[in-house]
Amino acid sequence: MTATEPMRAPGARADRPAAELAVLDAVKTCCERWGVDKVTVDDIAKQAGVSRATLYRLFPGGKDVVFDAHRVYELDQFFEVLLAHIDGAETLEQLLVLTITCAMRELRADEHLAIMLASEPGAVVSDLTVDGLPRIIRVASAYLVPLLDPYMARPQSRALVDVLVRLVVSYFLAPSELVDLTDPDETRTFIAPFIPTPGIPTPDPIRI
Amino acid sequence: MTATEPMRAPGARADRPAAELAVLDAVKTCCERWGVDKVTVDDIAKQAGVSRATLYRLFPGGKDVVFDAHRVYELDQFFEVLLAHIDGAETLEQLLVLTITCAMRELRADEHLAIMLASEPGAVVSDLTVDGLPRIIRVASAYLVPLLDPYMARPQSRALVDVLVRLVVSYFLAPSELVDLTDPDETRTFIAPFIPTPGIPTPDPIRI
DNA sequence: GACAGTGAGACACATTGTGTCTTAGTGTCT
DNA sequence: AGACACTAAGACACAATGTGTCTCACTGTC
Repeated sequence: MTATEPMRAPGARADRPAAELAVLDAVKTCCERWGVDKVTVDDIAKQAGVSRATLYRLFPGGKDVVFDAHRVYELDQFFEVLLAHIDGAETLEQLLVLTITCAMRELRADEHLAIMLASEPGAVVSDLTVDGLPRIIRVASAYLVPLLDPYMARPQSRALVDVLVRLVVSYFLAPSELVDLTDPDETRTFIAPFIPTPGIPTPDPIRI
Repeated sequence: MTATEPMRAPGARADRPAAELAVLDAVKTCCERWGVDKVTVDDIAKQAGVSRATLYRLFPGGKDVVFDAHRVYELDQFFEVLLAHIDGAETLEQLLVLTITCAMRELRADEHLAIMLASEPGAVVSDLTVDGLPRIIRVASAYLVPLLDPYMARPQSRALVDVLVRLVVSYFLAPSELVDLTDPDETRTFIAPFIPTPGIPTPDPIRI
């Protein structure tokens, strides 16, 4: 599957068989109820109201594939909500602040991720760092980079999104007392160094 | 530390090895986190900070024995709280109303039981009806019957406690719109038929 | 009737959980 | 010091559960 259009924009629930959506939603429900480690394929199938055979037909490869698909699905939904919330933005700064604060709030509000993080170290934390982070960055870029087109060239916007996504994930996983990326004002201050100033030639935003 | 009074009714946490208490509490924690069906002996041992070997030494017989012990333990704690709350009762009616409303509220407030009921039919519901109910009645009688001594003879009090316990459990498992045994006034009205009136010879309270 | 999609369940295999052991390591008491 | 009770760790055989792949019978649609 995975329609090989590298840049098929939004629409997580669009044109997808109902059974597939049921399974994907069932994954979330089951994980919330039992925690990731305890969920079985049977649990998911039962919760989705689908036979195990059907589940394996929809997601050939089994558990791993289902969980992977689920993560992608969650990411898509996440960005759908995000895009809806940053509609009125008119400046680069405004766009970034809205994006970051909204993303941060969405993450904090999502019990799913919180529970996943709570269940067992090794399971999800590693998914969000070793395996998951590259995917998050990829998906986030696909969604967000085009939004920056009015403000800068592609190479710059790619680099900017890359840094900011990493920072948001980091501040979500390990909140700091120094910055609260839920707060628009703090966020504005925080991202100032990353915003290219008209006069000055754009500095490299990545600096460690 | 080991004051061995053999037949002391109440006191769930009294004179019991710390490791045993840790295990019993761990059962609750694990069940709340994963649901009864998903909990393993390893989970409990790990949560209790105890090796599996020790757990089997403390509770020979394994999982079933641990869960059984846990239920007794929970019941004991339950009645400890109950007794503390009905201290000032001076009439039979007052005593019964306080007992029932407090028990009902305790049950409703206990997430543990709620989660157990929620997890899978067959696991806990049957424990509360087929296996569990007789035990609950037995324990409840041991605690409550003596409190009725000032008001009636043992055969009567046994019968009264038996009916009322069954009713409380029933109204907890299947709440009715007609009676709310959380409310003192409704409860007073509800139990009126069961309270022996001085003039009239006590009618048999059990009538189906 | 051919057809695609489905649920039920049999199946071999892998993984995990269970209950019993043995071992070696604690600290305590005398 | 040595006897003692207690424990964590883990090996072990076995049971139970979960996984992934099948087949088969059933449904509705064209």
